[in-house]
Amino acid sequence: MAESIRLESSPERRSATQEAALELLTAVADPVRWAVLERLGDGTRCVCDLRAQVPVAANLLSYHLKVLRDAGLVTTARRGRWVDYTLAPDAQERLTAALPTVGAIRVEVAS
Amino acid sequence: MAESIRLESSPERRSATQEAALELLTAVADPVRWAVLERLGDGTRCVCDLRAQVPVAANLLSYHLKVLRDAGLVTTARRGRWVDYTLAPDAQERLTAALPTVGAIRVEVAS
DNA sequence: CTAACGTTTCGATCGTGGCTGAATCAATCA
DNA sequence: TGATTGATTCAGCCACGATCGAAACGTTAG
Repeated sequence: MAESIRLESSPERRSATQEAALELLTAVADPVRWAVLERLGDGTRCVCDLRAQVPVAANLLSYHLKVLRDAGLVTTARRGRWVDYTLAPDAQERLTAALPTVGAIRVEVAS
Repeated sequence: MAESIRLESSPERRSATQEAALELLTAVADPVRWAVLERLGDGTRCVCDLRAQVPVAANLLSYHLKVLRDAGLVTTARRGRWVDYTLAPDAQERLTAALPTVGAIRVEVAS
């Protein structure tokens, strides 16, 4: 059992962040989800479109899309029979922020 | 057993990157390893020092350190009985580059 | 030399996340 | 209406990675 050895020996301010950061990183650290995000970087795509690029079963893709939804990295909108997936506007920002602060200050500049 | 449905239907130039990116991201997407990297962001630490911050068994910590080594995120140096771990100089750069290109161009500026 | 310490490696177990097949839902078309 | 398509949900299986106990290794201290 030992259900909560979650390495939070002392509740420092950063530990609160850790859990959320790991949800984001685990969401990205999967070949299917990584490919989906990469694809959505080009703009909104319906599931059928994503399926063409990411060759997995429909239900499996749906499973991975749910993980991305739960992580708040994508949003959905139904359009007729289809469901469009769009990258969350703050996806890039939240992902880079989820990386362990591993060195110098980061400055993000969007073109 | 369908051992290689690794979603590389067509060998595009990006697929080559994907594998390396996922190794980095899976390395970071773990509570122990995330905490270790965070700690190493402050500078070189010996294993015993890391153990104090990340409360896991010594052999388990060693296992996770090996994952980070294999990913090229950290380097080691023996100092007497102890082994010092140091963040790879390009760790930050490689990690941010491993994220799916999810939007605008990123410009990194180290302070 | 032996002993103790810090760290790594080995072998085996266990739990969780990814995968599958079938059922279900939501929307359009005949 | 029933049929078809796109997408999701459900239940169960299975492989892989995280974890554990014990042993082995390298180094320093007695």
